[in-house]
Amino acid sequence: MKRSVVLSGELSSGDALREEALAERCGVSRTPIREALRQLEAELLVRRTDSQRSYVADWSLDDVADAFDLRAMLEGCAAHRAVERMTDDVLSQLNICNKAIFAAVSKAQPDVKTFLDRNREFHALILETAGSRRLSNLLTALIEQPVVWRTAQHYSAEAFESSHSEHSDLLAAFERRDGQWARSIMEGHIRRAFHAYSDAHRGLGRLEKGAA
Amino acid sequence: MKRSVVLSGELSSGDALREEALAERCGVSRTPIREALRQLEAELLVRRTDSQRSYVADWSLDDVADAFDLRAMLEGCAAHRAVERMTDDVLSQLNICNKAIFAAVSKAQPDVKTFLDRNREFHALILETAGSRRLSNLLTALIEQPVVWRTAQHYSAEAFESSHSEHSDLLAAFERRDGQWARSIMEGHIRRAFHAYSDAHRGLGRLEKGAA
DNA sequence: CTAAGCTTTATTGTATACAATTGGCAAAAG
DNA sequence: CTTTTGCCAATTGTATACAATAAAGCTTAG
Repeated sequence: MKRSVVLSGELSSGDALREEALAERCGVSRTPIREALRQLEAELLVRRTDSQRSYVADWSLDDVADAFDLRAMLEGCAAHRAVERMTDDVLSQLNICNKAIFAAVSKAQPDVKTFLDRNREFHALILETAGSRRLSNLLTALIEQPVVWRTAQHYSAEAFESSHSEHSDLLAAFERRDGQWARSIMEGHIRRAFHAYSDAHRGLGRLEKGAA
Repeated sequence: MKRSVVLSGELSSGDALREEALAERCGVSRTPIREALRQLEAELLVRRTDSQRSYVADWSLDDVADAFDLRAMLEGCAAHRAVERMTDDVLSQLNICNKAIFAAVSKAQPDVKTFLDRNREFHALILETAGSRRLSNLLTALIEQPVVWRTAQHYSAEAFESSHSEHSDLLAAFERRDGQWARSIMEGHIRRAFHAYSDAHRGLGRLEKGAA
């Protein structure tokens, strides 16, 4: 996708994003670049000054904490809502997902890519089951942040284990049709992910360019 | 603003939005129209098919309820956060706003426009004080919905009074630095607004074109 | 030497032309 | 009569040229 080209590590925080330069680098014209910039701006990955100039947004740790805060609240809400609409079919799909996650992370060398894909699928299923287009819209903007997904690269074995275990708890909450329980677990789940991130980046001060 | 031209009542739900036709109608070229469409799509006022064709989104009552649900949660969150960052200066600004609101709605013929402007300002102040760019981003997408603001056109005298009274409660919560109280009042405040809307549109089945 | 104002240059906003893709219709085969 | 396939029209995606605007640098007056 063209979106990721711009910000997938090649530029540092604060760099100016000139449409023409980006167009040349990507081998396309300014028109699609402009659309991509607007999208990235909506996701707060790009900051625009009052005079419409674009820069790479610098995400402080506070910003990341902020994003995880909102994600926790919204995904908690999604989990709560999903309980009322949960079907056996979705439940079994979630089960399959979680088993695949377990298989991927209990190897000697964890399969991070599979973990990420399946984890994504797991959360997407819940979000879809929540049945709110608006909620989906708001959340995807928060979830698509590369910074969120790079986090898993630094997960410890215990962190992977915790993630799988929390997913299992979530399944139990869904089976018991306990919306508040589901919400609590999901909020905790996201918050744990934040602290895993926070621990990994402690002391770096600012975000480094990822290897992605 | 160009945004509102497209959807301010002249088109009905389900109508196709062809870029060329809109461009002609607005007297501009397709380029700015495309940008506006993307924005409206992000706000779910425009629906796009898999093949990139745009249509006026049809908002069922469930959709509106959904929007208010999320707004209640997010504005509640904003109120909660605002408590910790509230200053005497902001507090007095909120007070001024609320007095202006009271003055506008206690006339024999309520001044709806002033009410809307000041109400907007009141909520914007709280959102700003909450100090989360992300939260602001998410909420503005929900607040800018025309359907939300048309609601006040149908407010009864009691509804106006309730709104003012709830704002006063909110100020009390801010003065007492009680985050949970602020959240509760704000959530109730938004939910009341939804029911005012719901009552006014009971039985219509679908949204009618506004006079705006 | 500083600062204000003008000129120049760089960057974004808009219009238009063209390419690519999609939907619809018609004709022909089953 | 239904279904499929191919062509044509309609619509969106992209490129490029031009207009508007903001930043930067230079000149000149204080």
